[in-house]
Amino acid sequence: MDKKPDDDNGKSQDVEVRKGPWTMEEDLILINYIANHGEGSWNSLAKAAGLKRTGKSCRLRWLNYLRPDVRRGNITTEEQLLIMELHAKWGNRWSKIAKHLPGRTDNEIKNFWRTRIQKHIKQAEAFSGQSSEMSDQASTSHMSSMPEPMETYDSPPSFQGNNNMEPLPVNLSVESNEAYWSMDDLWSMQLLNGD
DNA sequence: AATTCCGTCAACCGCAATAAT
DNA sequence: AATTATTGCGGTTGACGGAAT
Repeated sequence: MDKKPDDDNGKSQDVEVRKGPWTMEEDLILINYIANHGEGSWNSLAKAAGLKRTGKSCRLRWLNYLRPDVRRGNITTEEQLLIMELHAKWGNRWSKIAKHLPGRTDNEIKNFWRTRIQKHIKQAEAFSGQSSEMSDQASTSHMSSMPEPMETYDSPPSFQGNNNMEPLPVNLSVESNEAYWSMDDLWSMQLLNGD
């Protein structure tokens, strides 16, 4: 435990490790290498491919971006609903949640949650008065399977300024019938049964 | 028109879990 | 069985672009 695996900054030989955004060249190298040799064994892969990156970085780049089945683009309303449901169920188990959204990565879902959803939850909290101690919850709060009703939000967040969400209303095939939900409906429905 | 503010996303970091030796 | 290496996860940061001032 006193040896950090990918910490060869400076010490081991002279393998300068690149960090930061990936270039197109690097992407191509990685794609090409994996096409020929498959993925896995990331540390040796990085070396063998001639990339001056850590295995970790390669893995992340591949999984989150280069993999052919990664699906980019807007998260659909259906996906959004699913994310909210699953997050309510499991909390910040991003990779677990991602397994239920084909083509979406944990990173993407996490980002989506933090930038789009959590914000609204906070708004809703603030909105419903309660100046209690809500610091940064909604994340690491519930882990155990305790029936923890993460607070009862009683008013849906006002949702006006929300650009770059899908045009609404949207035709959703949620449970069964009940096909049409507005965004407000979705939010409040989710916020209300916060477990 | 220039500058600041804000939201989004890709990528990094540290830690934990798991696998290999 | 113990130690070390690798992989996976979740939180956080920093760059960038567009909106607001």
